[in-house]
Amino acid sequence: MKVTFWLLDINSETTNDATELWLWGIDEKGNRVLVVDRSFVEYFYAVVAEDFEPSKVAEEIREIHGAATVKLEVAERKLFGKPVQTVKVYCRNPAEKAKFARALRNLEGIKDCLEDDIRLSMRYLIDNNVVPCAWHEVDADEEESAQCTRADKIYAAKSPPRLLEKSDVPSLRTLSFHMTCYSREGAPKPDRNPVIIISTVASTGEERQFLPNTDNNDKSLIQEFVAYVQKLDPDIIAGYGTNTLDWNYLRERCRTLGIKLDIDRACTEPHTSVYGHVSLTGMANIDIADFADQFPEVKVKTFRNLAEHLGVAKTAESPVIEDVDFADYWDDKHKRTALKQFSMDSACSVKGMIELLLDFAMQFSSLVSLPLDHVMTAAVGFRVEWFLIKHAQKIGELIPKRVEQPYRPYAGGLVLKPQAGLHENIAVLDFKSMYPNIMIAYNLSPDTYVSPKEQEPASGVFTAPEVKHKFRKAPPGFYKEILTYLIGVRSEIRDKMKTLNPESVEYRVLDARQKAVKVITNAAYGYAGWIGARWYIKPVAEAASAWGRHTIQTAISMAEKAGLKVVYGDTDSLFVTYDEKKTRELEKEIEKELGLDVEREVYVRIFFTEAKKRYAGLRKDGSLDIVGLEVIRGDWAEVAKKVQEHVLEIILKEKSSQKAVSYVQSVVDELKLRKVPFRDLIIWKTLTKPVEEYAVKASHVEAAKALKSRGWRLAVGDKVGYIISTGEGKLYDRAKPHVFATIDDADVDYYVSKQVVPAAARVLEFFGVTEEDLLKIAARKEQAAKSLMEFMK
DNA sequence: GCGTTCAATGTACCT
DNA sequence: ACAGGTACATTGAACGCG
Repeated sequence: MKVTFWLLDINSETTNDATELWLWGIDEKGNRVLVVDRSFVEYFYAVVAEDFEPSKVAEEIREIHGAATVKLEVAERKLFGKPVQTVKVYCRNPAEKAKFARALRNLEGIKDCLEDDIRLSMRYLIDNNVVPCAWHEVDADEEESAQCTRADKIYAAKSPPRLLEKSDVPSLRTLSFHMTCYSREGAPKPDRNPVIIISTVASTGEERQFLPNTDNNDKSLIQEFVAYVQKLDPDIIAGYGTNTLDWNYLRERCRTLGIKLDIDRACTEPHTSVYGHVSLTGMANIDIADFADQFPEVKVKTFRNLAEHLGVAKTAESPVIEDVDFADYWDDKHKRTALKQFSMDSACSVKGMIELLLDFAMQFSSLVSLPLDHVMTAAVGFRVEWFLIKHAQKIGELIPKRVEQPYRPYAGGLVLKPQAGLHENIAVLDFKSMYPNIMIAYNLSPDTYVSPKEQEPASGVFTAPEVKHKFRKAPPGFYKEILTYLIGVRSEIRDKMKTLNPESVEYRVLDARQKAVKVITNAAYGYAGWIGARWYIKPVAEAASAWGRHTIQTAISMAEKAGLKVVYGDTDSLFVTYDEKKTRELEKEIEKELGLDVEREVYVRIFFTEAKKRYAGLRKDGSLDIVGLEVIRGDWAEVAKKVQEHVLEIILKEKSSQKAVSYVQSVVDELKLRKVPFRDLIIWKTLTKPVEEYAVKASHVEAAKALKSRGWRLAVGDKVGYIISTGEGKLYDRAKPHVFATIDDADVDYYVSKQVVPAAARVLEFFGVTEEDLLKIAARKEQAAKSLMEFMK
């Protein structure tokens, strides 16, 4: 019979002589189905050395390793664009594949073995064009479940499923959860500290809270949670930080308690898998923390900050309860309710976030073919790579191995020195998708590179400026094909979106898709220059940036010839004096001569410092565009950022440095009297390595040590918030974690002289106001106030 | 011994 | 675990002076 299903998850089960692919999905009636395909045979490629006859090599493999092979096929493939002869070796024992490939590498006539490092489930998806988060049709027979499987129906596939053109998403059951543990001895440890609350919210809105029945006995709590998950049978389980914390904790805790964390659809326990995601067989475990890097404007990526940014924080004004305070709240009868509420609110926020973010994850998953539970956990480089692998397979390009490479930097984009000061009426011309378009225009690709040793192909070559790397003109390389496809698809999607109601489900799904497409398109250049890339060929990235520099330089000449003054530029943008007619002509010329679309934005007024990458522009609608300055940096105290922002506003809108100076003074006065919110004094910095590994002492590291000694759990990548307190010694001696400090501890002189005044002076020094001026004025006022006080006495 | 100078360290940003 | 280009604060050792 024909079964139509939407693919949610895939896993493989291998024994010594059998391979099963388990495809978990949802059919059109809403049944949760498992389709088992037993037809797949694992294989790898043996690349035949030059001057060897592939059929002879195959014959030899058969003679020596006949028992280990199911069959052997001679096949022509490409490797970095060059034709190679291979023997495709199908393995009898899937578990021995890598070992078998290693043995064959030593065989005479075999240069290398490839693709033995591709995981079975991915291999299956790629080879059969089976796509996660997409609909398929399969010819299959229903069968009885032999093992523990929580599926409404189980089928045995007669052949691999076929992808269907059907873009809707079935209705999914989602469970969002939040877990709280109890510890009086620092960070909770699963071998000794219990779970005290698990709050869950289902997509139906059903809320549940699991609590210990007698104090601090969590065995029944977890058992009830497990039973509930089994009963609800969700397709998606979402939480925050769950890949790194919650699942491991639960798993370990269950081991300690002697119970089974039996919640997935194959009656197995959660297990950590590739890219550090935790896999729940048959369902998709999603960690909202993996989405955080999409929101660079959220500087301190706590669960609460992200929820607030997305507008889904349950009760915006209720206090955040820190992990270390959980025990106190739990033990205090009056505060326990607040803790329970906090936990439930958190679960609700998770639900709110997953509702906003799931579309994007599903579109990403289907675009690059990584299963839904891995795709957001995998770094961008790997998402790009899987997309490439999928295409490579289609064109017979072998998937190279990742090889360790020494890091060799190369020249990147060109940045012009800005004309410091205020400018009126400036147009910014941006070359749209410059790197992807350059890669398309000059056919830059790992498989089109012509090394100096090689003969030039008949098609002729494009030679990159400065670096002189050569790329064949034809036929198109696989980057060109992919990028052309991606750019085309994105514009198709955007055209279609224009015909839809922005509130509609379809619009939302398409918007998620075009975002995913954009990410892959923009990351292709970076991927090409990444030493960890399977298809790393430095000249590809180096040529792209060389052509980029050439492009912007050409555009500068054009602008100058047209009588437009260039005041700044960075990589793919030019800031020119705006003249409606001349600018339009320049844009046309760039589009015609350089083949790049130009996007224009006009600033009424713009301010440049002497430094590159730091400026602020005033748009027509009155809004400010602040770039690179302290205002948008996460490692400056809010008090300084607010002052600088307001100074910029006064300068850009009113051009009054006098007014700006008196504003700065007023804040300095308030700061000296500690009349500013305490949180505006907190400085946040990321721990980029374990605290022991720092070569020099630093404030945030000292603050981190203090936190750790008081039970805080801190990992690399976490942000530490501290203030500079009064007292003796270096700054790092006076850094206090913000949670241990009050405004009375703050060294206001530090905040005046090292935060507020420098941030303000960064702008005001172009108007003749120095740091000393700002400090002096403040000091003089202070002196005057003191004198007055004396007098009053 | 003490203040100054400057390279090294560290973080976060821009395109 | 996508790239290079850039600004800036702080530390800490080297340096210069007396």
